[in-house]
Amino acid sequence: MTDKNQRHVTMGDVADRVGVSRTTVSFVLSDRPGANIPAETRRRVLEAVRELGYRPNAAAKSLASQRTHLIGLVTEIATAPFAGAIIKGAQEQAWKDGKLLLIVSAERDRQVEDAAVETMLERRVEGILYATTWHRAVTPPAGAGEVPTVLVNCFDVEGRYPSIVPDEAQGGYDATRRLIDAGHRRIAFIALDPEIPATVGRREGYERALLEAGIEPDETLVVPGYADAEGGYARAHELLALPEPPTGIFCGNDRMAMGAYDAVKERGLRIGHDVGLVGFDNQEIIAGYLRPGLTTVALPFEEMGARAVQMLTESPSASGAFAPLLTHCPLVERASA
Amino acid sequence: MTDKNQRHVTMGDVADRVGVSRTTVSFVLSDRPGANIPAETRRRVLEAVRELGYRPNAAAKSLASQRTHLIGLVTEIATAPFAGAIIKGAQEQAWKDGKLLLIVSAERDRQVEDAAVETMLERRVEGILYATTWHRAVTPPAGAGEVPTVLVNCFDVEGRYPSIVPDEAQGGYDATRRLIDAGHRRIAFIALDPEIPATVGRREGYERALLEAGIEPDETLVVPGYADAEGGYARAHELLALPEPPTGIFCGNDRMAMGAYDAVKERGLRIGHDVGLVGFDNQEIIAGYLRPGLTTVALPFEEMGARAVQMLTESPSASGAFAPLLTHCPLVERASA
DNA sequence: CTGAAAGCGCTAACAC
DNA sequence: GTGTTAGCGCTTTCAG
Repeated sequence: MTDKNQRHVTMGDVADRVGVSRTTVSFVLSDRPGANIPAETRRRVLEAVRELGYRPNAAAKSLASQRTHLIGLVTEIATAPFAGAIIKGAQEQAWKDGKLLLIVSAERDRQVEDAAVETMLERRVEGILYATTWHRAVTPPAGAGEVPTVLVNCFDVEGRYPSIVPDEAQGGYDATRRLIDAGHRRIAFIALDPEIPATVGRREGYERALLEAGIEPDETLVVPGYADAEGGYARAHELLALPEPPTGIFCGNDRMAMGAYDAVKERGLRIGHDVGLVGFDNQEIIAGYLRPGLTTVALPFEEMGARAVQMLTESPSASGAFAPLLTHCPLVERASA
Repeated sequence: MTDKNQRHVTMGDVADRVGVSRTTVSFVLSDRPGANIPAETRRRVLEAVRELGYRPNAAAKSLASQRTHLIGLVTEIATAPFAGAIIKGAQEQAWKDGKLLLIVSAERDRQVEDAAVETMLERRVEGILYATTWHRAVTPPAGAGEVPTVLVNCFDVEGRYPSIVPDEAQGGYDATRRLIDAGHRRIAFIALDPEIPATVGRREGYERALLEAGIEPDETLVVPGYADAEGGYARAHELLALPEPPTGIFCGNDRMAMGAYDAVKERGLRIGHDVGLVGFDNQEIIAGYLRPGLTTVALPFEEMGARAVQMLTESPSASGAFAPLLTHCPLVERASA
């Protein structure tokens, strides 16, 4: 329809059309404070803009103003049922702030990550978000740090970068607390890999909740499992076969809980009645569709993504090292506990 | 560490350092064909670049060269277990082509979509991808079309834009075929909303497979269900209660299949033996963790994302209207059929 | 083989 | 109030 490959309309064209200078056009378009443009001139400029279909050129603007309003996001999208949520949160916050997100997925490939950051720096991004799919320690790509950088769902062991992560301990506490409130006293914890922050934190919360309720933690009720349905199934069966079996089970994640459901059902027990089950992650597709619905703890991906964008422009840096900012993990109550 | 807020090193700085002109620097950095730069000069330039930590300014480059190597992606990320895959496919292909993806999620909000496209055009993107979470007809945002645009997982009713969608019919055919090959003759289809392209296509494939195998389609075996686990559960129960129940069930999606599992199990039948089950979507988290594993058809999101990026630079446009490009939906065999 | 010079489209002092 | 002017950092013809 319209001129596709014809040269773009420039600010000068608009100025000519109205019979004013480019400065004037620039001023009305950027609503420059302290530029008293008569209403009539302003109107005519805007009109010309519309008629001519003028569209500012961001590159020219960036070059002249030295501002790009671009934020780079480096992440591992592949393995991610979750990454989408981080992107969404970050994107929406950025959009609100009038910024745009430049995204590149570097699947844990240091080469690609470095190249990605390099490219972003050439693009003069005003900040970089480095996000991971699961909570862990990382060493951010070279080049990050030349602009404000925030780590999302991960942290730098040396604390050189601000970072935002889920409050695993609080989540573990709330999950366990839920079981306690439902009347359970023997509560098991089917853990993930004992090394990772998620496990450490969740277990810490689990034990604190127990202690607070006057329940002595029982080592035999804390078992590590392979982080999927099979793992949850196997561990749950073992736990339920114990001489003094638990009546409440806190599963390291929803996938394990999914397996635990099968185990509980196979033993003829009713979930939510005979045995209470709580998961972690709130993977809608599991938690929401399991029958009965799985009570679980949600990972605040969207919120972390959004907050991270805000952090980019906040407090440039505290003096020493950065402690990860903990984000609340809300308990999502359904019917399993 | 390094100069953070100091002015950036420019090409001129590099030129001065080496004692050549900016042109020369530009030529060696862009490997300009037909610019016979002596190896020694070239080496010295590269060295100076490294020493000075020179980083080209993309905005300046874009302004001068009138190329941005930017591709815009407008999508609805929220509702998406899938969107991530499209982004990933598109991102990786773009990266390979030396392009960057500008992403904005517009949750089916026309206002936001239009604004997003507008912003992208200001950014002078060289192409726009408009992707949806589920296969459907759309009317692309205003402004798209001013640059090459490709619709992903959706299509324009009027065929004004090239688009790429899943080959639903082929998927439905393969799914049904799988059941037939497993020896089933009475095969039911629990459909999604009968209006949507997914249902229409999958059903078409289902019937074609039946016919080809000499099986007369039986209307009573085709039932619409609410597209979630509850829906699948309910419909499966009804089907299995029929005087002449099906032994094979093709479920409109994996969530429904998930519900069907429960129904089949409750009737004391064994999945994969007494009754064959096939889903659609290949949602890893369901299909892979259900026990036994669910045989299903995968939606080629990554491939569509990647192909779409390629399409952007291909055949500018055929003459008349565009027919959606069908993408193969691979059957993923597990144990349920 | 390399340099001078003219833009690319816009911003922002500084004048008028 | 509005115009002049000098860049922003790079590409690219055109000379030499």
